[in-house]
Amino acid sequence: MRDDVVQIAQDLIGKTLCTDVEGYLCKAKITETEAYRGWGDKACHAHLGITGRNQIMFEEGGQAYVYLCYGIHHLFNIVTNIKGNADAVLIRAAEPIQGLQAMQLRRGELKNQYSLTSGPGNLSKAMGISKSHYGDSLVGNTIWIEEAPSVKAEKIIASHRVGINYAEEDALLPWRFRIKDSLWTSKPK
DNA sequence: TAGGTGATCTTG
DNA sequence: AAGATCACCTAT
Repeated sequence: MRDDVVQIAQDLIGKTLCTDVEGYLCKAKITETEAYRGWGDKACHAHLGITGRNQIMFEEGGQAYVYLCYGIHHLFNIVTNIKGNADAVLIRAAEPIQGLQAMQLRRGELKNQYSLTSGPGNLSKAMGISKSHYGDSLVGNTIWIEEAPSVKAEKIIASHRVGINYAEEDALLPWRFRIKDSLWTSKPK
């Protein structure tokens, strides 16, 4: 289970992501994830070895790997495997359950409500997740995952990951999962 | 479809 | 010390 990051990514769909940041409690149902495997996956930041940025992925699972992308976006990942196996799941989109006001406050005016928490950069911003949460425990009281009824396999669509053309053939791996017909996902491809 | 944005990694 | 790269977003 914990040694199969792809399975974990699929299982995380439908669960509840919770944050308690700056005095706001926010909860959202996860609608889209991507799996990254440290060993044998060129798209994973860790596949070339340990560096200052990715070292948390080599630690015991259950911690947050947050990093800044394109100078703007804080992307939130969950480290999933045992120490030494650098697997992680990127949370790409979610559906707001609680704390909607705080999310809107953090995101500002939007053209459509669905973009509030759709897309990894947007989601992190709405939930108040930033680099200061790098290495936070996900069983703590700042960021955590709550169990929820699992989503049926036939309602989950697997597709290839996006934005990782440099990964060559690994870019085609169907390691992106999202809820079928959910409006709260980033753009389909 | 292109550009903003800044940490990170690599090279010299 | 500098330059290329990048798991994205928004607007034209």
